[in-house]
Amino acid sequence: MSIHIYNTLSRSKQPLNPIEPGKVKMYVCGMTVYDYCHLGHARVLVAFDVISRYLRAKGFELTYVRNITDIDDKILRRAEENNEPFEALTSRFIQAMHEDAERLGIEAPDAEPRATAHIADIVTMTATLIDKGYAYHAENGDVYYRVSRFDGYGKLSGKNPEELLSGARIAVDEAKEDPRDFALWKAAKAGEVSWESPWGAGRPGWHIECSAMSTCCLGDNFDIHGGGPDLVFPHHENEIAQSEAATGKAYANTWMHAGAVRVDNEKMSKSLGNFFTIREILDKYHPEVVRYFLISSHYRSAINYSEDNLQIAKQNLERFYHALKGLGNIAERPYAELDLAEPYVARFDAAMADDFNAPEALAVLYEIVRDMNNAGAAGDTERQQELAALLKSLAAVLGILRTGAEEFLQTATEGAISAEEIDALIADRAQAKKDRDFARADQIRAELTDRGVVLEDSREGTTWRRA
RNA sequence: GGCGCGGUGGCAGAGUGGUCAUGCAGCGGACUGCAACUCCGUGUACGCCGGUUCGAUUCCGACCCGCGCCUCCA
Repeated sequence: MSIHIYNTLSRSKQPLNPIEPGKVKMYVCGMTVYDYCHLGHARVLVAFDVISRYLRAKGFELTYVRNITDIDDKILRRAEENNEPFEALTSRFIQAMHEDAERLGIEAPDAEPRATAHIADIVTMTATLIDKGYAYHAENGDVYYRVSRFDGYGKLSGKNPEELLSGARIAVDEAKEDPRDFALWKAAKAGEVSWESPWGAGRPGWHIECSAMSTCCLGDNFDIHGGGPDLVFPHHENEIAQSEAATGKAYANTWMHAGAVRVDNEKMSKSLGNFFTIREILDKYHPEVVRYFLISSHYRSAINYSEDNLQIAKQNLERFYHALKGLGNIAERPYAELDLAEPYVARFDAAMADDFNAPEALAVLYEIVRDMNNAGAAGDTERQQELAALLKSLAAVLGILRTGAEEFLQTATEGAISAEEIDALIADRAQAKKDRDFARADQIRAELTDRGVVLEDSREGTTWRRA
């Protein structure tokens, strides 16, 4: 089953045909580091983490590059507000991002280039664009991209260059030849952070750093370029204009964009101020619950953030962990060793090969769970273990079920009753039950219920979990 | 205004031209001291109106509604 991917450029699903057979080169726009990651960032991180895990599981030699934009007007403004060097600000938020990503179980990309480490590449590309007539050094000292020179402008976002011209909202900047033109290089004012260039001291514009870094890390033409939904225009459109004009070659073959995260049916965004940071959500929910929430919808569709939906994600995930509880360490198998003729594997794989349809893949996992529970109930431990191994092996592609079942079910949130206290109360209750003092037993259970602990009795004794 | 996406059962969320999504919740039953967990059973779901078709939630067209991009944003 070949992998099909929805390409924003063609607005259709296309088979993945890597430029170099067996190898996939993927660039994803990462963060501009002037604040903590919010759920929208998490969505992109998780979506491309699942995509990269699946591509690797299928045997592709993947090179995954996710950049960090660490120089930008917003960064400078925030640093000034905080009265600190911009490097102090960016290094702090880079560290925070790495912590958030790690907690969400995001595998590190193969390269994580930073804009400030690629100033020379940016200057070189800008110079090339000027040489080729695609850019000009304006009177105010800035260098602008000449949009009218690039024929394919608008092909990614489906915009008509003429209409873009007439509908331009920005007041015409006197220095620009055309209101659609955008800055490649911004001249520094006195006292501003700057780097030397043929056009004087300055800093890169917003879009050029991704063209420079992607080309530098992956070559002029590579397989996949991804990012968040609001990057299609202008950021990605401008990247294409810059890169294709500079190299004379096709840039990324496939463009992938994640869907928006919404709150109350409105897009979660910095400008609307309705965003939730990853860390504040992680204070209330286990990281895997957040991850599950993000993969339980297709990566391209919009999702709505709400406490209810996170709660549902938690309950759904618990079904998996309940099934795995008490089975001990389950030996996972590498994806490549799984039997594609096995119906569960075949359906899971078909779902993932069809534009990474994780919700469909999850449905298969639930069917394995029922099968597994039935085997357990029938006393067929061997079958139960076998299915548990299959479940964990497939779940690994989605990056879930990475925690021990007991640990997941018993992880405490702040201020909760301790495991020791719970165990003591369970022992009291066991004695009460032995004495057939069910009133006392029920009273203890009610107390634990009040404190967020659910008891589960079985022949082997009583286990518990956090509600 | 231009371009684009979407409206599926109580909720979440896949998918398909004609017998099953899946999970949660609900209901009935088994199990249990009672529960929880688990299992079995259980739902006239596909925005509206036309068209194509033997048959459409699925294809086509119109309409209504919601959302996104067009400006910094993942």
